[in-house]
Amino acid sequence: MPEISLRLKRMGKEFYSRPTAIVARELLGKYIVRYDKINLIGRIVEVEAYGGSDDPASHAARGKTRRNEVMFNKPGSAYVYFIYGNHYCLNVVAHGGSSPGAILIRALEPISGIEQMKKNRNLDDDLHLTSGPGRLTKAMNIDKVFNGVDLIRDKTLSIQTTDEADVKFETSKRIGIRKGIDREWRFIAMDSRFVSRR
DNA sequence: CTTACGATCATCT
DNA sequence: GATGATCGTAAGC
Repeated sequence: MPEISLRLKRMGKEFYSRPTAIVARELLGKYIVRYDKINLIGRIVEVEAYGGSDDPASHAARGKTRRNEVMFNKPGSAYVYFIYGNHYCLNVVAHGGSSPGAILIRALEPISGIEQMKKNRNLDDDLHLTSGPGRLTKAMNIDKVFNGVDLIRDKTLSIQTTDEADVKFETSKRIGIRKGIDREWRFIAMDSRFVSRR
């Protein structure tokens, strides 16, 4: 099986310590690296930004609770929550100041460890392997244990870059929410076949 | 191709 | 007690 070799290096705290929407757009084209016996790697092709008290769609809209507290903590932390009785969603905490913020990772292009990801999903289909927030966490074996993990230092979960040029992107309204539906805070890599639908 | 719905539970009201 | 940053399946067109 061919595996692409990449020169990867981790994003540091400066990357995450900026306004949430800026970090969201720059996450496109970066790589999620999940070490679980072997490296499972996916290239980020779709994200959504969620803000603080000014963003009614955000879990943080009504202040800090036990569930959303990591959104208020260090930029560069993972925020993982369980939804619809079935799925985990992976977010990256990123904000410039005291206001909370997080970025939902909605879709990846599978890059490495694809056979293991297929086993994790019990699915033999590259296109739909990691094309959705619940799908990619299952493919990468990410669950609530990762809530609060420091992506800048953790051995088993990180975000890395190859210093390639910025990815061309388009924006749209966010998916699957009922409030705050006006703002265009979904960022999609142009021409990617691996984005989620709707 | 599209739409509809049930699963299933942590969190919040 | 209701809801939800979803998904897979089934049924309809």
